[in-house]
Amino acid sequence: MPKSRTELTEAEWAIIKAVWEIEPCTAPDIRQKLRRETAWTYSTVRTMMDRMVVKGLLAAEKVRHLTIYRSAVTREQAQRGELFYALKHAFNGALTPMVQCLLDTGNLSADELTELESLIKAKKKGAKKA
Amino acid sequence: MPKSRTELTEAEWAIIKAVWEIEPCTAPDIRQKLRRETAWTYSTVRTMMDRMVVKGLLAAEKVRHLTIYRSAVTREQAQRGELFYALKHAFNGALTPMVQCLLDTGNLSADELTELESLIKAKKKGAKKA
DNA sequence: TGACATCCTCTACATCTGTGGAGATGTTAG
DNA sequence: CTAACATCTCCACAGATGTAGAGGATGTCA
Repeated sequence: MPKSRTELTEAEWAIIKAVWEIEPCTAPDIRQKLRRETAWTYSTVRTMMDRMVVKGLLAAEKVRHLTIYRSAVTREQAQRGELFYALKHAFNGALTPMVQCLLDTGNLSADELTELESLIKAKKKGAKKA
Repeated sequence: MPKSRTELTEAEWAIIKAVWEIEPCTAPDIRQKLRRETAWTYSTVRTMMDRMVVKGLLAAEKVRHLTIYRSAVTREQAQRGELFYALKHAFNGALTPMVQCLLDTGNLSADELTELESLIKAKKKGAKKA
């Protein structure tokens, strides 16, 4: 069901990742959480979060005078969105070349490669049944 | 060596793909090439391409009064850039989960899965030697 | 109840992105 | 040379994104 036509900017990624970790939360909470990475002011964080609510990335709820935020998309949905964007535009939708690029690029250890093999094997089995 | 800190917008992807196919080329050439997909006017195409020159995505050269464009990044560089963006932000740099997401998401045929397996095997061999 | 600390609302502004009109200029067929 | 055409240059504008200040509302602790 996840409809997820979701592509996030760098700033949005930073925020939604923080939200996933500590939700439900307020804007000041997020600001605090990101203190090490960014020097955003309250206003900045707040503006971003409100815009993300409009986009459907976050959900906001008012409790007394506090605004409580929650994520409105799962990490998986967001990941898929980002991946699809790259897949569609950079690789014209072709998965194999994309994986190939990953393999060529990343410095994968033998262990990781083995892990990937298992993933594929598992997938093959699953595909047969389903 | 390709330094490629390259992320392209949808429109930029459309243009650079056309350029890769027919370069060297002019803005009207690209406009023509994209006629089916977009209804961009000359001005639109031209503005985009000039901005892409500033960004280092394209190179422009003036021949008499004609402006000839060429790509300034390879398809591979651009692909890597896009992939890295997703990898870094959506997957915190972890390759394995990213591939897993691809597998879970895409409707891969058994053939494709087998192909991926070969890729990984090849990579393993290469890694050992290199 | 007053002094602070918090958090909120509203507004602003620069930059980037998508889109393109107006009008000048070079090019070429008669 | 001149009309017709292809291209170019310059400028504009709306919407998205990144960033934040000013000043008001609310809670808190002596």
